Amino acid sequence: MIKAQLEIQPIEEVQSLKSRTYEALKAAIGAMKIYDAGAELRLDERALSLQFGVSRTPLREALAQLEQEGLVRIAPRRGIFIVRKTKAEILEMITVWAALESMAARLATEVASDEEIAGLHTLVDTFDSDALEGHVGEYSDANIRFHAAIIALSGCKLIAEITNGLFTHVRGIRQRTIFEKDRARRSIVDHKEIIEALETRNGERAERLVREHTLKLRQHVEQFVQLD
Amino acid sequence: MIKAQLEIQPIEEVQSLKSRTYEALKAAIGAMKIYDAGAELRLDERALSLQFGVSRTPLREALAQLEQEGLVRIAPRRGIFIVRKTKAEILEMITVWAALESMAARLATEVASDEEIAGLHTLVDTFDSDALEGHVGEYSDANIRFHAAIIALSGCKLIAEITNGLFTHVRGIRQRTIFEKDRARRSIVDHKEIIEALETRNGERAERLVREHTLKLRQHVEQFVQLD
DNA sequence: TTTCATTATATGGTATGCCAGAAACCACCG
DNA sequence: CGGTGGTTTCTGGCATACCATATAATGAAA
Repeated sequence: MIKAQLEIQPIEEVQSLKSRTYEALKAAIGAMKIYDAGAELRLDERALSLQFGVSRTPLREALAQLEQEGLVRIAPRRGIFIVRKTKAEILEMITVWAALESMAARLATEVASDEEIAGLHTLVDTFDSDALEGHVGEYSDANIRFHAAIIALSGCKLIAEITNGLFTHVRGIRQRTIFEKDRARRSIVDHKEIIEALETRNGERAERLVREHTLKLRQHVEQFVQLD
Repeated sequence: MIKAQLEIQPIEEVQSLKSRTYEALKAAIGAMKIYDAGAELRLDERALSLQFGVSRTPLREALAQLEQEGLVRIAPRRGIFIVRKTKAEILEMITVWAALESMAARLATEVASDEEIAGLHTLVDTFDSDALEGHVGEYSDANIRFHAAIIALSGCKLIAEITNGLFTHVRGIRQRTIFEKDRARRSIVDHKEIIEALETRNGERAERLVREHTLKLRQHVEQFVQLD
């Protein structure tokens, strides 16, 4: 049957200024190197409203949402400040990540199809053996996609949502996380084990491997990353 | 040295109308039986601003935060609606809860003091044996406190925070969750086992027990609670 | 009587102006 | 020269007016 229907696509839903401002602010904060010494952490409502070309009202609503999300702190009549996460808070985020992703792995062994699990190989095998000499940056991206993929395979939207929120916060310090070659190599080994556990539908093992893998990162950050 | 200084106490920090409105709205929504058929799910900005005695601006900022939190949905020029969680979403929340609380139990075995762990007994032993005939309601409260206590013992503020957020959503359907006597009885047995695992610093076991305990609740809700 | 087009109204979206408190600045006094 | 008190300015909080659109109401034509 020939498909001759109109390709209906959702109407160009021009979002409200509030939500667009929210997105723009979030992106801007994410791109900002807020952990550099002397970074400007203060935001000015009126200046922002000029830069974005909107009035203060939608801007303030966007800021209220960002405050709820924990990205900024609004001090009455003092200023609006980008929140710098402490090292302890970062570690807690990684801990929560470990809990959620390990649960996701367990779920994945129950609900994901063989094909879906097999798809994980493409995110790991590319960096097989010792081909990651100068590709640590690329690997870092693939690494993130690997973990996101496991979470997607769990079918649990909420885990994906919370995890995304955490990632927003951690993104800022990723530049400080040195993914040295050796760590990357060991990481790949871990990933392969995880895939194997998923393929054999070994939920217990998959859960444990993912948890331990992420807790390794936690320990690494605790040991080597300096923030405050 | 005689202490003759002024007893300085922090000045009555009157919160902003925005945050007070936020709290009031959140409480009001929580108290509302939103899962009853025919419940009014629509909110009216102007009506609310009259009821609260504030203008629409702080009210809208509070609503923006509630939207971020997922409690309401703002449909442009259509209305503001309290979000009714689907059964699938509730199940996901319980799943996340299981992941987080089991991680909390594991952490608790590492960081909590013996005294803190011993304190859990008071939340369980009260309902020992078969003394919970007509006290299912009380037990339900103690049950919640027990789980909150474990999370507190983990020392992880973020787990507590996320868990609280989930609880806000689930509170609305708790009236529908029939904690029948038998379930309560088995629940108490589980709790005692969990305490024992914590006391013996058996992180693996504590984690598993908490996870399985919460997943039992998940299965119970999946099987017996009707929402849609 | 039914249907459709037009108009009215309701509701959220946005802009703007004023207010109050906090910080910065400055002058005066010791 | 240093500190204290007052004044100015800067900044977020709030109220209000107006706008745009979705929905309801209305009435005319079939």
